[in-house]
Amino acid sequence: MKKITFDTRNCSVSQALNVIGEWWTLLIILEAFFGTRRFSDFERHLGISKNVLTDRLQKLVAQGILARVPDPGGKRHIYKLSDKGRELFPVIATLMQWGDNWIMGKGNAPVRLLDKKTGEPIARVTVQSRQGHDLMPRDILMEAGEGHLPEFRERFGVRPGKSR
Amino acid sequence: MKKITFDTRNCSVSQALNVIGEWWTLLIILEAFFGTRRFSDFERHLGISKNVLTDRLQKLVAQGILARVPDPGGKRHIYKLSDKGRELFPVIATLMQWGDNWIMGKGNAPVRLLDKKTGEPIARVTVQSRQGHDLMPRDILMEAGEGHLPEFRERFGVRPGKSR
DNA sequence: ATATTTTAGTTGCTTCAAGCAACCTAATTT
DNA sequence: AAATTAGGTTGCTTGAAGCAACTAAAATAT
Repeated sequence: MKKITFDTRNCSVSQALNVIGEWWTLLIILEAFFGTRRFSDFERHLGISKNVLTDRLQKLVAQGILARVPDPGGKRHIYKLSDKGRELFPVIATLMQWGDNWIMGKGNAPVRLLDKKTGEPIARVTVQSRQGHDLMPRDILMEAGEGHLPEFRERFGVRPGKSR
Repeated sequence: MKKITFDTRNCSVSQALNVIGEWWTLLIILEAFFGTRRFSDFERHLGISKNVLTDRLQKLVAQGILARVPDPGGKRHIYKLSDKGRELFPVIATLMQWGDNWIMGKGNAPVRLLDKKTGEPIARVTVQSRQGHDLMPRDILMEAGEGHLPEFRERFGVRPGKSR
């Protein structure tokens, strides 16, 4: 009866969610992007209980998303994003933009992301073709990839020809 | 002692996660992108228990992410993505790419997303400036937006000048 | 140098949510 | 008309989240 984990599913989204999909986890990562690095700051900014925060930080460190490193100039430790963690930025940005548009509503964004160089808001993050055209879900074909299991192949198929 | 929800936090990511951040919810949305529309198909493909599936589908319908509509040519209902739901595609795509790269590893993607028109894989989804340049987290400035609360302003500040 | 406060947790208790099985009614198929 | 499937609901059990109290070490104040 243990909570079902997604790590046995043959799907990258499941695997990703298995690691960052628990309650609080993505908010902790967001806080890390905001610059938070110390246990007590995560706690205060998020209003999360200590035991849950401890659990999530440990898991994130175990996954290599955060690194627990000695605080330079002190005997404590801080948590900082690794490359693996930093590459979650597009996930955070798309979530933020979706929340801005569909929940907060126009003109109510609490945080805006600006291009440091120009001071302008960043562009809307979109899924694009190699040629740089925006693609909607209907413009996209899902196909079983190299690492698929038979079950997936049945559902999606693989085109015989050049798929690369 | 009820599980803390994120809907009172002045943050779009929190608001988004409050709606789609529960265990199973994003996988249900992913399944919907795969084309699943019926209760029993969600159940079978995901291996989720009926009561949890019922709960999540109801919440997604209540939020306007899925619509429960009569099955054309039958007396049953199907669940289909609304515009609000379809606009979660960039979130799913970034999660999938992150999972491909950091968990499954190169060459092990179970599903690939192809441009229907050309048959080529889609581009890596990146955060870009208005001019179309890729931006890393360090290239981005976070600022309190129009809908910020005082607490946020303290943390991020608002530049006095032209921020639009 | 000592005392006080803060930090970064741990432990134990309680309640809510997830997993499971059994059941049920309406629709669909045989 | 009978059997099966779809789409749930209900009740029980276990696991995870919330809360408060406690603790050792580090940082700060005296």
